[in-house]
Amino acid sequence: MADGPLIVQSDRTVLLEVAHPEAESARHELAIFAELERAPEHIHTYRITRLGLWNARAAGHGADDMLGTLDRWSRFPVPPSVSLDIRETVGRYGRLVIERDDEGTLVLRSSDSAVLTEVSRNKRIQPLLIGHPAPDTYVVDAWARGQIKQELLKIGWPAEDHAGYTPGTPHPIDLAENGWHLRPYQQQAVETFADGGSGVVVLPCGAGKTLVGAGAMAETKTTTLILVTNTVSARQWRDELLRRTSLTPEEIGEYSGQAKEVKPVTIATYQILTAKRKGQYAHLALLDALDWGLIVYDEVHLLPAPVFKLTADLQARRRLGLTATLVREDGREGDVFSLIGPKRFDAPWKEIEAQGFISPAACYEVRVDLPADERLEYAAAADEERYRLAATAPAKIDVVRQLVSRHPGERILVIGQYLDQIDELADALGAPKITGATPVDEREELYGAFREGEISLLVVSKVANFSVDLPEASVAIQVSGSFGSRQEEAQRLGRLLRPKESGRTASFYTLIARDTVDQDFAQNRQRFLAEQGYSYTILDAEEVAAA
DNA sequence: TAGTCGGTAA
DNA sequence: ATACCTACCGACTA
Repeated sequence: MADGPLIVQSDRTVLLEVAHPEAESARHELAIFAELERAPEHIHTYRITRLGLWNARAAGHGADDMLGTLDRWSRFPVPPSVSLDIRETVGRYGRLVIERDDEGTLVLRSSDSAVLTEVSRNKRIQPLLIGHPAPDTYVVDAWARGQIKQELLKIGWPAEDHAGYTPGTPHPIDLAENGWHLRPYQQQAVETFADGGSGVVVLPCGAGKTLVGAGAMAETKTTTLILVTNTVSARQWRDELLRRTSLTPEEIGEYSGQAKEVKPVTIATYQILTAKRKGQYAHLALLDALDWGLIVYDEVHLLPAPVFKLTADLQARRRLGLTATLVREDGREGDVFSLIGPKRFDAPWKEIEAQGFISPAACYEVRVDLPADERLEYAAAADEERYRLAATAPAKIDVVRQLVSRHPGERILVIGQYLDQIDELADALGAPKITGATPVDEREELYGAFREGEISLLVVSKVANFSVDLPEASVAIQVSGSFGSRQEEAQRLGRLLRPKESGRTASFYTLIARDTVDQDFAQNRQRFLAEQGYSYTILDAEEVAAA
């Protein structure tokens, strides 16, 4: 396309012109294999990474599809080095296969003897290979199935795993038949997962990931271990499974700090797996307590590092990872790919929104000027003080008040990161607050009142990142956020995306002190949402005051 | 045996 | 680079 929205550069970055009429179509196709790196106003930068290409390949997209996307939307000819690179990288996936020979022994095979020789000589892989019975075959140590996949990925030769799964103990599980059905995209996610046997399903917050889990369980019909981030989430899983499947309370157990039940379907926290006593993992037995046929990893982007290690030993069990984003701030995306599996399904937020399953949202970045004295204090402050100063600027309080008055009759959350700031905000707005220090029963009471509409304004700390579901909220005002976590931003927006009865658009404001580090961090946080097709409208605090 | 509290890890 | 929240465990009380 002579005047297309994309510019493909030889350093594997792709520039997208946001205002171009075809930008959204191009973004949609590009996002299949490229990761958004920067998203300022006019030009968004994507990067073509190996992992992105392999995930796309595993999901069934070929090099021709991806090159077709670039050719179709690119303003200038795609640099030949990039085309070649994409072709080569995509071609690397699946050249090596892990499977079982006729006797059921775990083997690494390839028809490409050069590649096989190369990897077999690698000093981290060699110890995992314990035999070489045929020119195209190496025997892999039975315990090393996960480890060898990790090492192979690291040296750029990801193996496709066809070694199969242990069936697990059969257990009857069906979806409840009470006039309820999986949505089309959930059904599709379940089917592609079932075909692949293990891997990750990426769906936005509020799109019903739990039901994809339930669907996968109904498909495999075996004893299932579900790993979740916290106990509230464990209860939510339990309630949802009771409501949506044939499972009864007697069949579902909770294994956490509070309860140690092992039942055909067991829901455990990640933390209990990583808990140590006398230097030893104290609850490893859980992993073999039953012959699990399926392991579900909820919020797989939050999987703690030690659980990767344990998961390396669980490669014979079917694994389903659920997440709203594959992005990990610790950069262990490769381990998710190797040990849980490649991405099997993902649907952009905007698409699910278009189908009416999550509500539309408008995002605003409100830039607040610091008054002269604070500006001076900021300039003089040491680096480690600066973020806090900028993020907690008192000037933000007035802006919050104005924003609140723009949304009469709506349920509004004010979200902050510093307890002092939260105290000030609650005072200034005359609104109740919830922080980690708020006793659990008081929290329940306030959340309940918010849901019922007795309270329409609530000031919350990071507690709101976890464990609460406030579908009635249609406005969120973020006054300070942590140091650039993309997940956090996504999660906060997700709080607002549950469909409203009114069908109205949700509003997400993030307040930024102009010309400070606050602005830099915010940009990092917004990246993920921009990738999903949300754009931030930049407002000036004065415009807000005027409106 | 259940409930609460403080320390610790991540 | 932070500050904050959560979960787990062991000790204590009754």
